[in-house]
Amino acid sequence: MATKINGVKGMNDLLPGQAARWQEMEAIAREVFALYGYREVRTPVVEPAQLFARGVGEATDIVKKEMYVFEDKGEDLLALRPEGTAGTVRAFIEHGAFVEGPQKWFYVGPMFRRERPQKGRYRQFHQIGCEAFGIAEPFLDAEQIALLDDFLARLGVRAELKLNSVGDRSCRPAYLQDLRAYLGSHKGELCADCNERMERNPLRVLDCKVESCQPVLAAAPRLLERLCPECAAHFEAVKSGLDALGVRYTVDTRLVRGLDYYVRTAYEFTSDALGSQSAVAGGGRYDGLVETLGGPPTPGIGFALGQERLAMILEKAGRAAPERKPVVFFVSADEAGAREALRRAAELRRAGIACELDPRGGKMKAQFKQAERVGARYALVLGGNEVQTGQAKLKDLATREETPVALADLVARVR
RNA sequence: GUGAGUAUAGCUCAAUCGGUAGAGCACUGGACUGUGGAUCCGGGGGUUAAGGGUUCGAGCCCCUUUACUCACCCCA
Repeated sequence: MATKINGVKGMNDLLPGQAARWQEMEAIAREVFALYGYREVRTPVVEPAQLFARGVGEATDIVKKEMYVFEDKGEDLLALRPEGTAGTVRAFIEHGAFVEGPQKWFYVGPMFRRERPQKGRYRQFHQIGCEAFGIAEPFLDAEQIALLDDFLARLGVRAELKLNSVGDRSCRPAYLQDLRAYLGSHKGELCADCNERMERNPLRVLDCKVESCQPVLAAAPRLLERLCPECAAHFEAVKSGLDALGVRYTVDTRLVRGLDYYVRTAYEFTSDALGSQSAVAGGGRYDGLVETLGGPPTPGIGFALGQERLAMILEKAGRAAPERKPVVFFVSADEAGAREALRRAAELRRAGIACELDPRGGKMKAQFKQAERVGARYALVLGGNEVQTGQAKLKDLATREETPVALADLVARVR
């Protein structure tokens, strides 16, 4: 045998047994999105690298160290998309969709980040996400969060909703300055990581889990208390919208989003069924992003949900993934029976009834085992006798009972 | 990028003090030649991740490499 070639690190195969779960996930997502008026958009997996530098943020980890970037035959600098929002916004602008008023779009597909893989984090991972453009009002935020909540509920997933506001251009900069100053004056009491984060991403410091940092962090200024009147009103309205929709949440003042473009509403659904990567979905508002990427000033809000993480939760909850099983499995006793099985299987399939047979023929025992393994409901033995008389016995594989059936009536009997 | 752990059959794992590489599951054949799941008996499967070292002798001890896993950073 030639040497074996393995798949790329952090990029996983989804075998047929698992794929059923993913199909279910996506089918329910499509249904729920439709209920809320979101329509599917499909954009390329590859985009100009520039798009993410400008959209996601030059200083973010995603752009700085996690992007797959390559030269396209010495010409353009391209990137495998690390997230879905930038490309969706690019398409929104490029096709002038903004002239038609507000748009609600969703997408499903693979994203790529070159990180060290661990539980719940992979180099190719899959997201279901949505973006709503052109509506700045807070009830949209509430409705979109409710959409995600509905979706998770339909799958029987219990996840905790954490909500926060990260302010906007008029209140966040001043707050960050104050926060930096405060943290700077307590340098000695904070861990090494915090001292690093202080400059790069001071909001992250608030999230530190190190015990010795806690006293300083507890007394740190809170963004929620420093929101400008507009942001504060927006946040209150989002909360009242969620209350009206019956969506339960907890306000988490430490909740931070990693991408530069977020303003105001930020939220996350977390589950303790996951490993250390506890967020199954996260989202927020990005009112300046369309403009940053060359479009007209357009408010926007969206979320992304990690399919691998959701699958992990479903699996842990022991929720069975529905798979379509054959209704009939044809067992052939001889050559004539095998030929008849081929014909009858075609007849059933034309009628929309799933069925299988074992083209290898062979011993009936082996064929029955095969029928059992693929989960067929009935087995039907065909041989010279049945072909001649047109009569056969339909065997219910669960009860092992056989009932006579005329081959001419087969479709009607198993439909 | 940093740290820790693991690596034996397709899968899950054993192998005593360093002394002849095993079991269960799965697959397959038979008991049962036109009727599956149970039971019993049999069969194929291995460079013990790779390379080197110590030793009379290494799956086991030492070194190097690789892969995987988990965690940090960060995120879905």
